[in-house]
Amino acid sequence: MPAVRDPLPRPSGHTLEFMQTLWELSHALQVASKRMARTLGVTGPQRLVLRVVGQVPGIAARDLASALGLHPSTLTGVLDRLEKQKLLVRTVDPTDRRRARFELTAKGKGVDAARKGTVEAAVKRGLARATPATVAGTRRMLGLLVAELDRLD
Amino acid sequence: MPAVRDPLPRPSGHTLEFMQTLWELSHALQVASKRMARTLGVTGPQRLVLRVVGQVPGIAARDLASALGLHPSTLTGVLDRLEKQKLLVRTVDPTDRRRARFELTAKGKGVDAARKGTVEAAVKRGLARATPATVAGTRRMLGLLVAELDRLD
DNA sequence: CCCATGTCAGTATCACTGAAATAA
DNA sequence: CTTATTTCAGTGGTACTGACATGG
Repeated sequence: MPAVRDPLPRPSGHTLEFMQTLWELSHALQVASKRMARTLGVTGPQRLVLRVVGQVPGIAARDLASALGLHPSTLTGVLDRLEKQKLLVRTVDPTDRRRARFELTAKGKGVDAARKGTVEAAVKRGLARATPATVAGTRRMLGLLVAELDRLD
Repeated sequence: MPAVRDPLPRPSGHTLEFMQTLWELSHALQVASKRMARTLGVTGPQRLVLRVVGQVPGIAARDLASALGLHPSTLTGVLDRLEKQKLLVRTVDPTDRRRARFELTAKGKGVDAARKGTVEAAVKRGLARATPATVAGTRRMLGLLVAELDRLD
């Protein structure tokens, strides 16, 4: 039997509705990230790392973590997976041998340069469908939310 | 030595900057979610489930999954953890014994009603710092992004 | 037999905490 | 000795895929 589907509830309440939009977005990002992992071979966070390393070759792990707002130990795992795939190489800074520096391989540059089927491409399409003022307003709003979330009394 | 910190790179490029804001938001949500888990005992997605069950007592797993956009097998784990904590109870629908229906316990209602230290409270503060027009514009923009992410050619 | 609901096993990524190794 | 950088072990949550049990 086609099953009597109960009507889908929309949560009521101004903030709660916004919350749901936020979790939807977060979820959509993760799902898109997984899909990209199957097609391109890297997840969203992994590709963001490649993009930053591409712009700042030789960047140290610590600075990468700061730039992305990640805990250094979280980054270790991400870098491991990228290294294992030979997308980037690690070198030791000769002037400070604690520091690990990273550069893209030719293969990594290929992924960095990819534009089709990426999360970024989808975001670009979305941004193109709004006015510059809306985009700017959204960025400010999201910045505000990040600031409040980081406080979280 | 205080370490010569390399200057922090800001990625250049319109879309890439926006991407970073998006991942920052997603990351902030996850971190806030973990923090809430320590203080309130539930993560963000878990609490969202409690909120929806609170508004629609007796909702079936399938409808819950649709409402939250989650895969049923993902929901299984979330519901397990909530049940194990005695925040909700499961009953079998007598007219269709495949269906599992859920209701809040007294303890679950307590968490549903909590307003301090929640992700929602932080979002509420953020929203209060912007104009209604900005909030509305942001919601539309995020909806657009979710739609494009779900396509992801 | 077919379809729907839901669980289960297995896998992968992320995101820590806390401790340790190494170097400055 | 203190501090900084990075890794490592261990833990837990999300999010599947694919297979399966059960019921309509």
